[in-house]
Amino acid sequence: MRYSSFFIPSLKEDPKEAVLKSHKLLLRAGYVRQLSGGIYTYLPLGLKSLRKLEDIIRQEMNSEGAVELSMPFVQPLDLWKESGRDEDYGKELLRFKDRQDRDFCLAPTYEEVVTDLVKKNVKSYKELPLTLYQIHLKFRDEMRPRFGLMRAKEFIMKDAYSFDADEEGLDESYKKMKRAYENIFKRLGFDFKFIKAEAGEIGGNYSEELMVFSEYGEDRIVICKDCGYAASIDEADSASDCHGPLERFYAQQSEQSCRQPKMTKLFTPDKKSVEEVAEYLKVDKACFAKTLIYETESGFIAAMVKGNREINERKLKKAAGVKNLFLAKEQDVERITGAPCGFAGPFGLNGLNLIVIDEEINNSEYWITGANEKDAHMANVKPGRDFTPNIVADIRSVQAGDKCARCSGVLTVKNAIELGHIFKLGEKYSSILNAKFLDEKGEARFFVMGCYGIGVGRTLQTLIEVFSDDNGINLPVSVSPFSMAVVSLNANDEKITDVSEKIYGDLTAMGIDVIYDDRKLSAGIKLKDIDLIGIPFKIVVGNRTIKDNKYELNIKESGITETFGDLESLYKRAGELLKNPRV
RNA sequence: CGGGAUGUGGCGCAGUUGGUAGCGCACCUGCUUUGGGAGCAGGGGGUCGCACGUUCAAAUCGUGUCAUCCCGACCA
Repeated sequence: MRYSSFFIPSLKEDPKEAVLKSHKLLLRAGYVRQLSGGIYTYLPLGLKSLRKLEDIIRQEMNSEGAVELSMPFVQPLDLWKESGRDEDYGKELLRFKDRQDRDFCLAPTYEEVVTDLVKKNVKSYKELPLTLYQIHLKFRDEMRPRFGLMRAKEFIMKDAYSFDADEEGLDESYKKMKRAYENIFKRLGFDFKFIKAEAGEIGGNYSEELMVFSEYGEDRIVICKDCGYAASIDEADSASDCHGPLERFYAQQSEQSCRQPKMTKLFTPDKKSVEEVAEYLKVDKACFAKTLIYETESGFIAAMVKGNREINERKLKKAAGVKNLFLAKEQDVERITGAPCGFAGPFGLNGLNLIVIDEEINNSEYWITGANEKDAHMANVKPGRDFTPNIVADIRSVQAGDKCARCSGVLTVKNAIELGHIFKLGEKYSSILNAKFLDEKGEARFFVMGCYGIGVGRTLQTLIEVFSDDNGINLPVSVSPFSMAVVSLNANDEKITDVSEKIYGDLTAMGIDVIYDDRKLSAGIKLKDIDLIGIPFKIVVGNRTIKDNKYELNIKESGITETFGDLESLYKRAGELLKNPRV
């Protein structure tokens, strides 16, 4: 492909709307353009890369026996009413009417359509198992699309759906898909891990998320290197500290009164945050139990964790059995505690429904808390004696350095991006939509289903996030838009042009997908552009080539330039690099 | 949907106490250049997001609205 006849609107400067490195590069390198919030055009370069990524996914899906099809992006709302997800999806489901005034929606996912399809066309257990997949658009009217393709409203997904006669069959189909995912992400060169997603979903569903580790991931993952435990920060637990520092201190005292210390008020003028009070009293933050007042749909609740910890609001929601949760407004806190913000403690609270404490708080006897009084804190506060917790649960966020609850290894916390999600659905959709087949005994049974997604656009952007540097995109050859670039440094020079044309023609004849920069621009611009758009190998033809009769092949990943005395050895090397790319 | 920020030529930005818009890059023409975002000369392009208002006069002040981005809530 000649650069001059292709379409690569590259940008010299960072676009102001992008904040993520990969988002900036997608725009700068001319891979995508935003049309509207969360809605993107794939430009020719981005599309080429996307197609190569899709092909890798296809190969691995096909080799596990999945069959590709394509379902409609526009779907009748009736089907969604039938499954009940019309309401579940709420505003994320974009609805509209056709000219007949019938209701339609843009597909946010395809369980309904695929279940309906199989229901109408698969009648016997002999046709099972069956796994269908597609790679195409989904639309979710996200509240806040962001970070380019990472969270878009319209996005490309690979989604697969397995149909089996029973649970054992489902397990087998699920295993195959998991294996396909492992192969796909290994081929892409990612550092990834499957983690169990939220357990105890309706109907005993089981699902795992495929997480790729990246500094800029939106999700946080807790990992134990020793036993391999991995879970999302909202699910992960850690071994709880059995004793607080104060308790250890008092246990060492000989006086009985010291071992059973009473609540004692401390004067803490203007010291509100745990940091401030800890510094003022010269004690460790771990001696504190902080009390936070939350507002929920069923009234106000108090939650307590150790002073050196953060509350995990998802865990708290689950523990308290509420759906909505947010920190109470200042005036509510003052009304409930009778003190300004920063001095809340767990006793004498007005109009409070519930006190939820972290299990670590319950594990120890003596805490420093707020006194519910301006400029005062309370020491030696004992759960059960000085206040009554209603619920004791794990409501703290795991922190790096915590001990693993399983093997007592040290936990680390890493950022990650969710690129895939595999799910055992069971009979959830087949039963709702009454999708049945006949088993060996001639009895009608519901299909046992699984579903398996990969965010394809998001994967492309993650590849760029991981494989790029300051000079531009550094994609592996398996997904780079072109395999090789030929750059003519002076398109006005006849000799240089002749050599460039010849190399371009020869490589193309070898079946190599080459971009040939034949533009009549200055050398610097062309070299910068080629680096930016992410071509792994480039052959530079300039004066040096003509003068010294030396052909240069540059490998982008390593920065190494190899030189060759004749074209045959250049081509041989090019062929080798593409056959066994290190990248 | 709450909080914050920004909207001025294709891109990135400046524009003072209100006086009718400018810079860099890009673009077009010509010449010279061509191994890491070239030089000289000439040129085109903006009803300053939109609407209403204040004013003799609005990019500038006020109100509203829309769009984009960030934080939060949300996310098979």
